[in-house]
Order: sequence, then structure tokens, then C-alpha cells
Amino acid sequence: MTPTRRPTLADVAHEVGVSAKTVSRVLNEDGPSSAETRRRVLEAVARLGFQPNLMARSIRTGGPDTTVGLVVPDVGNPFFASVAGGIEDAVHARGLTLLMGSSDDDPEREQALIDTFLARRVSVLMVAPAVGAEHSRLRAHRAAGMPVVFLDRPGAGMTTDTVVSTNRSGTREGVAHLIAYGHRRIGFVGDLPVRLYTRRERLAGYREALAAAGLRHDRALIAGAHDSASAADATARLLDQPDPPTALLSGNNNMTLGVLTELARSGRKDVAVVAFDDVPMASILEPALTVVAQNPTAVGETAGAIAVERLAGDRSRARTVSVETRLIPRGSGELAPTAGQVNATG
Amino acid sequence: MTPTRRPTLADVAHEVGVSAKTVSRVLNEDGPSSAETRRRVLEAVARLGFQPNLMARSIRTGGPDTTVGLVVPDVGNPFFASVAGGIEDAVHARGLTLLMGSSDDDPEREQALIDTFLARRVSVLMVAPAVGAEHSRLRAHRAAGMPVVFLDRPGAGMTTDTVVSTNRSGTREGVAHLIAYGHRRIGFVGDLPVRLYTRRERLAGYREALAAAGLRHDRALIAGAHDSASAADATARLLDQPDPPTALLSGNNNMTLGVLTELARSGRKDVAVVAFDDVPMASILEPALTVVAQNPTAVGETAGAIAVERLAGDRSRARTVSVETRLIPRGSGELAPTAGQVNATG
DNA sequence: TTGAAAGCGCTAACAT
DNA sequence: ATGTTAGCGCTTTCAA
Repeated sequence: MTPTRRPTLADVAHEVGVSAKTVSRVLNEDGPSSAETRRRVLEAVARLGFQPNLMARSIRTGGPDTTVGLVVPDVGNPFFASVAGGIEDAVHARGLTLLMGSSDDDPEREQALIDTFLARRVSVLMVAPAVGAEHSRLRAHRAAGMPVVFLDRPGAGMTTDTVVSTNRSGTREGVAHLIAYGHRRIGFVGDLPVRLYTRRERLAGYREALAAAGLRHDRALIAGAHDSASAADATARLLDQPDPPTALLSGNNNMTLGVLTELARSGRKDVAVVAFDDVPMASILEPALTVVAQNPTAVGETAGAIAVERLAGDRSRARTVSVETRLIPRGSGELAPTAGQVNATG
Repeated sequence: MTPTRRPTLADVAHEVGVSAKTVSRVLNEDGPSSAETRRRVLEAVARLGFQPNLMARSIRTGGPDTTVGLVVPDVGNPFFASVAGGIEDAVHARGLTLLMGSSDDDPEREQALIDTFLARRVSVLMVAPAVGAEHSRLRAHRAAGMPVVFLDRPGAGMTTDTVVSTNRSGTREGVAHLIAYGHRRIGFVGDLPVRLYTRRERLAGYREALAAAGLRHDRALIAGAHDSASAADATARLLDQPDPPTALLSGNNNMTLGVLTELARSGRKDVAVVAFDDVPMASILEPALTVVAQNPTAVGETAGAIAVERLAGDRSRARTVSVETRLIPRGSGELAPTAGQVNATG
């Protein structure tokens, strides 16, 4: 059996007995063509299983590829998976395909992925920046007309369109909710490293809520963890101190898993919890979990819409869009502190 | 300011005062080059911010692109997100990038995505086939050396490497578990359409377990749903019949959410549940959720590993790999039927 | 060690 | 309505 070379435009042309350009015209509905020619060309295309080489086309037209390059810390993370789904929805109508890779939150790996995407001439670049990454090299590309959008976290070294969640106000609302139910000592379980944008913003929101209520900020109530297991440990430590918190705010999905696991393990049903980021089973938990829900799909859709506008020629200045979070009271955040709990400082 | 055309190989060559070929040689570590030339070339490359056009290279070398094309029903689904993560892990070392798109379980959309990937000359094609999709057109591409791998569900119209979960034996194990705890009437809440591969396999496993225990198969115990809301309705109907089930097996994540939501709503803590597919918060639920856990990351890694072997020249016949599921008893599956429950047929 | 020419598959520009 | 020529950015081939 022959090596089965893929048929080219020339093969189709030869088969039909026309020039390559004619085949190209038919396929791209470029100039005019007779009905008969069109029919025969399409027949040959189908019979040979011809598929135009998009790369060759791109190279000739000079334009960018029809892909959107997306770099996220982890493709397997449901949050970013939903973001990706939203992007897809938004750019699909424009015929764009999503190309994505995981940086594992490593700036070097992120840079390598970005380079790959640039070499592939993606038409849009979207990045959820790794901690410590720097993006000034992308300025030139943006200037050259390639939309660059930062997601979930702002980038460093350049100004461009950015889509984030309302981390600060969302957290503020969540903490205020706990305060409204009488809590005075509220623990914060955030992720690490502390310079991570989302962590910083959410912690800032936490502090603002305390300040607004005239509550003292106590460092002993702040914990950080890398994953759900260490978040469970951190929770245990928070609760195992003199004058412990009567409520907890968990800073993201993984933290929430750890916090709830520790509360379940120790049988503590008296600790109020508000979680940042919604989880599928939230309403089935006991008590049902009160959350500050993010909208990852909307984050993706917004980013996609901005990119499409930029591609359409929008040259207005870079904007930062904050996608609203939403407090969803379900029970765990409406537990008031009990008499049994130490309730000292106020 | 000039339109900032992207620098080409020729630009770099001109800058340094050598030929394009020399620059190419340096960059690809092809033939020999003097240390001095190399140094000057690399300097110019860095200064101009040159990035070789991968598409132009591909077109000339004729080889496939360095991407893996992946088509799944929904990028935003955590199961497929984890699969994607596994694939990435497996192919990353080979320098391959993941290109992915959602078919929305629509055969036409799936075909369009596949065509796009083929046109882009991906080096590997992976598909989680939509219901009703047909793939005989891919035979030629596979014959031409492009690895094709089906994921989660087998494809139709061609034979090729396939990676699935042990749906049947996993479900059998889950149902046997319930039987071992004394249940004789076990409901099955599966997804739709009924011809969906995973649904069929899981239902088959359910029946096998009943048969092995000498239990009668009762159609009134089988329900199907499209999403979690309708799964909740289906659950209510299952339980609201004469001689209702004392235990339920839910066929996937979405079904599980519906089943548990209905049980929580109606306050039924006496119904045993085994869920197919693990969920993050399973151990925090009350009772903690017994699951037949899939291993989506392993599914992706396996598929990636097979593809890499194929690219390396493996021409052995197509194989189907079943990734093991694992029964994780946590509580909900170990509830025995109570005296209060009707327990008629046996 | 380096360069010139040709060509990958396709389309823009200009014929006819 | 169709064909011809040239060239996108790169690498292969063959020379120098």
C-alpha cells in the first residue's frame, strides 16, 4: 500500500482538469465559477477526501491563525474548565478554535506555552498568569494587533484587557454576612502564596468588612494553605486556639474542601462557614453551604467577547471588567455564634 | 509608528548580514556554524523578538503539526477537564500542545471540529464521540499514520485505540455492594439517551449484578434523565411507587446531584445510594457518599501514552484499554434496608 | 562553514 | 469564468 499522501489542491485540480486557483475559488467562494465546475470540484474533493491545509492558507494570507491560545494554571481545574467553556461559546461564532495549555503556575512553563502560541500565530492570546510571571514581551504583539486578555488575575508588565471576579467586594459581602449574624471572630483560610492576586484581594475584602464593622483585625485568625489537606490542618489550628473564631471564610474551592473536611471530622456543627466559589453539592451539605459564587463561564464569555471586539477593530483603551460574584445564603453562613462558644473580643 | 510587522527569518538574516539558511541552521542546530555567527544570530533574534513561524515550518517539512486535537462533548465538564489534564501530562514531554473543542454532543459539530483539526494537520486526534456520530472517514487518516484515539466511549465506523472506564464491572460491583447489605429492590437512575454507551454499559452491569444474585429485573426500577433537575424528579417518582426501591444507583455525576437533592428535599435518610463517578465533597455528605470512582486523569494519561507510542512507530493492532474504576465505601452504600421500608419481592 | 535556488500548499494580483 | 505568475516564511538540496 502506498504511503497515502494527503491530497492537495493541485491533486484535486488535476483530477477535475482545472487549475488549482479554480478549486480554491470554489472552496472559498471567492470569485465566480460555473455551476458545472463547482459540482465537479466538490465531487472530487469529497471523493479524494481533500482537506485544505489551513497552515498553508494562513501563511499565504499572512493573517493570524484561527485559534485562540489560552494558558491557565491547570486545565483540569473545574474553575478554569468552565472559563474555557465560556471562551469557546463566545468565539465559536467567529470560527475560532481554542488551543490551551497548563502552566502549572510556573512562570517558565507559562512563557514556553506563550511562545508556542505566538509561533503558531494565534489570533488571540488569553492568560491566567502564573504567580511571578512577567508579560512585557507581549506588549509588542498587542501593539501589532493581537488581542491579549488576562483572566482571573491581572498580568504584570503590561496594560491590556483583563477580566476578573469581584474578589474584594464579594469577600466583603460574605464576611459582612457573617458579621450580621453576630460573629465577631471570623477566621480566614486562604490559599498560598500570599502574593497570589486572588488571595490578596479576598483577604483585603475580609479586612474591609471587619473595618467597616469596627472589628479588630487579628492575625491569629488568618491561615494559609496549599491544598485541601493543609487547609484542613490550618482549620484545626485556627479552632484549637484560645478565643477561637466562631465563623470561617474559606478562600477558594480547595480551601473549602479542607475546611469542611476538618469540621466534619471534628464534628463541629457550630462553626459558621462562607465559602468563596460555589461547589456543585453545596445545597446538599449539612448545613447547606453558603457561598460567594463566582461565574467562571461569564468570565470566559466576557473575555471572548472582548477579544472578538478587538479583532473587529476596537482600538479603545484597555479595560478591566469585573464579573460579579453573588452571595448565596444556604445555611452554613446563617449560624449565629452559640452561648457555648467563647466570644470575647468585640 | 509603523504597523510593526513581525520579524521573519529574512529580517534576522539581513540584520546580521548572513543568509536566511544560516539563521535557520543556528536556530535548529542543523548543520555546523561558527561560534561567532551563532552568537550574532542569537543576539539579533533576541533583539528583534523573532519567533519562527511554526506554520511555515510545518508546511515545508510536510510533517504534522505539534498539536494533539481533542474533541469532547463539553470542555467545561470536570470529567473531561481531568481527562484533558491527563492527556496534557502524557504528551507534554513530547513537545505536543493540546488543541480542544466541545462538540456539545452534536455529531455535526463534532465533525466540524474534526475537520478543523485535520485541516490544521494535528499529529494526533482524540475524540470522545457524540451519540450517533460516525467516524469511518478517519480510517484513511489513521492508515496514513495519524494516531486516532477514542475516549470514554468507543467510536463507530472504524477500529482504533480506545480508552474507556470499566463501566460494566464497576457498576456491577456497586450494585453487588448494595445487595450484600441486604437490598433486594435497587433503583437505577441513568442518563439519556438510552443508547449512550456509558448508560448502556452501566445498566448492563446493574443487570448482571441482579442476575448474579438471583434477583428479578424490574423495569419499574429503571429511570432516565437529561440533567440533575430531571434526575431529581425521576428519583421522586421511583420512590413514590408501590414497593419502592430501598437503594439507588446513580449513573453519573449529574444524576447523583439530582438523586441526592431529592433525597435531601424529602428528608429520606433511609435510602442507600451508590454513585457512579466520584465527587469532591463525597466524604462530607451525610451520609458520606459511597461511589464507584472513575479515574479521568488516568484515562487521559493512558490515551496520551498510546498516542505517543503510535507516533514512535508502534503499528500493532488497535487495542481497547479499560481504566479501572474503584468502589469507595463511605457510608451511603452501607445502609441496610430498614424494617420500615416495604420489602416485598425477593 | 556558508549560500543560492527551489519548493511545501495555498492565495493575491493580474491576466485572459 | 478561468488560468498564470508570484510569493507567504520556512527548509531542503545542492553548490561553493
